[in-house]
Amino acid sequence: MSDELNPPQQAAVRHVQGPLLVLAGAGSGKTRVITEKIVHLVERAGVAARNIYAVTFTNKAAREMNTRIAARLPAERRRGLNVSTFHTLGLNFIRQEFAALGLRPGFTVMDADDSFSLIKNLLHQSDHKDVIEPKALQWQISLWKNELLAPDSFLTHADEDIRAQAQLYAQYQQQLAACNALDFDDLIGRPVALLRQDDAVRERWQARVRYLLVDEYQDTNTTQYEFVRLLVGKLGAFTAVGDDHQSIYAWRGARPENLHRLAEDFPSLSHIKLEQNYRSVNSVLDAANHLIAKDTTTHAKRLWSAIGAGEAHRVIVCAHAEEEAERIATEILQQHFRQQTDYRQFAVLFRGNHQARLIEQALRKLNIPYTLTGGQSFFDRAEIKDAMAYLKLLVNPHDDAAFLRVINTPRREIGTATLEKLGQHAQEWRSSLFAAATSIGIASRLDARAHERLHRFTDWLHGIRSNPGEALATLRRLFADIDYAGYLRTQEASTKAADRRWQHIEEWLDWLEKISREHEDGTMNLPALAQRMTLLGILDQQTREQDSNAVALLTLHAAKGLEFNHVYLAGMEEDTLPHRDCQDEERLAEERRLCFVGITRARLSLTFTLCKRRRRYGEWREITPSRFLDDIPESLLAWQGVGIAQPKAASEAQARDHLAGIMAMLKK
DNA sequence: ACGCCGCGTATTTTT
DNA sequence: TACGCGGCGT
Repeated sequence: MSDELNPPQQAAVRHVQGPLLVLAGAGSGKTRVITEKIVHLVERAGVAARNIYAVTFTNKAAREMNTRIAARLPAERRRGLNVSTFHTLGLNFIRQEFAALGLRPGFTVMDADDSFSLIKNLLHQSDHKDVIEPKALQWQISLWKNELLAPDSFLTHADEDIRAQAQLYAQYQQQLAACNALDFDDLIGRPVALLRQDDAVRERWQARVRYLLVDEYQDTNTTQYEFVRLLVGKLGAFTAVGDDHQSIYAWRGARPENLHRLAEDFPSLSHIKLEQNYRSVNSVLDAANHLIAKDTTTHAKRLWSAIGAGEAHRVIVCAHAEEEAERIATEILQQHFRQQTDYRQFAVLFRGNHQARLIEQALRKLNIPYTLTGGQSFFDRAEIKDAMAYLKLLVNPHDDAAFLRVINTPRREIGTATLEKLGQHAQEWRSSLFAAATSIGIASRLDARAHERLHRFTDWLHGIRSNPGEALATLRRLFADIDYAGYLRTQEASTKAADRRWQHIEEWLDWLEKISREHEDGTMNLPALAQRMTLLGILDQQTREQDSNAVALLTLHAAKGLEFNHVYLAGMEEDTLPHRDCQDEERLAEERRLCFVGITRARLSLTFTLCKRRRRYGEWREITPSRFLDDIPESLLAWQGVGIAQPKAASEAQARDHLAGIMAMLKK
């Protein structure tokens, strides 16, 4: 990338008077524009860093932006700068306004798992457990929250099913309140509600947010849009950066039309388009341009680059999925050795995670290192979940999810019968389980032994909580107290396995210490640490993967924002991409954009693969190539593979050469 | 408390 | 086909 900003980039950076929408094509340097603009605001426009807010969707993006700014601004000039995810901004807001929201200090942020177990319990106690799927209910509640809809608007709905779901939604909110807890969606929804109703709070925040920058604007949902609108007020000192061509999250509530809704809400809105691409050769961009031209729901943009022409993209047709996987693996191996290409420069992209399995196998067979997103993470380990639950419970004993997780870990001989009664009591009194366990009334519902055990636990928790100290030291003391290491030894057949799991706890403690140190004011207190931990959960998994020199296996969704020299787009088939469950135009258009995102990840080369036949749910099915391939001009594609343009004998000879080449490479 | 069997289902996922 | 979950049986 050149050092100089191009004219539209410069215009975007310098435009500080009034609202601005930057339509930034794939690879057009949007992160650079945002970071340069922050530098510009501080150094030229005289805005104090603490009054500048930049919002992203992922922790990774926020971190990347912080790193880039750190390289451009000295520490004292960027002190107080707010670069964070939407959710972290919401959390910080709530940490300052929690009393007005009816929360007590030390409130819990429940992650998706916690909220799921809460919903399951609620559903279990209701009489809808046979008709409503907990997963579906969680999904519906989240969609409603993303649309800023409260349960009461559905309690009188014509559809009985929806009424029932709304009822459970209301109960879920009550339960969260009883637990002094919020879920992820609340982190944005609750601030929005407060900003709407409380003039003083709104004015305070609007005075604070002197300039707001929002990344990936096409991914905002209704609630996030509203958050932005309320924070910037009438003045509208903000820059929104987005690309409607990369809108691939409508299925989970994103409203890409928010991009264009801005013009209605802010009549003085200026537009700037970034169309020069700094990533890809032109053959890649041509394919992308042709494909996206057929998306009538988005606005025209034409990518171009000064990087060179590039070559036609191969379309490899395989007999079946196993062959497709092997083909991709051997191609990568060949290129790795012949052209001295690092493995990290390759990516294999696909629509669904299940497609990864065969590709993984094929890569493993050839000893090619790879990373896979969406697998089991560090945080899915039982011991880590236990540890996190203990931390959360320490901070907020009313956190039911945490309470249930650790009440009997290690064994305290508190069984399901006791918990059932406790749950009933909590339900009746609209209280948390902890409150129920310590209430006077509970004694009559439980037999003396159970009551005694329960009390031993709550007393113990009280004891630890009332003996404050440094955060990490308190945690270590807690684990020693319950002899968690000993418990692990009872759980594992070998001491070695138990030690490894204890090792994970140590790693987790180190990680917490790191988070704590990264905090601006030195060390964090326990509540802040617990809350931050929940929001960061996934981060380290991602950063770990990036460090290794390995082929990246990614879903198309996970690939957004990344780039690779060589991209393989697997499963270019009808019913896969586009996915079979999208009849309507909206859905189909989103699949097209998904394909667009995949294509525009490639810097130098792009290879499409597909199968003629595929086994689906046990049955062999004939496959039609993806309609998206029809939308790319023939001149940009080079078809090869089974029955395509190559006589059988020739392809067999080629296959032999291929294999011989591979064997030779493997030997050296 | 644990394990097994049978049934139903089967994108994409961040915070 | 495969996997995960719920229910039931030991």
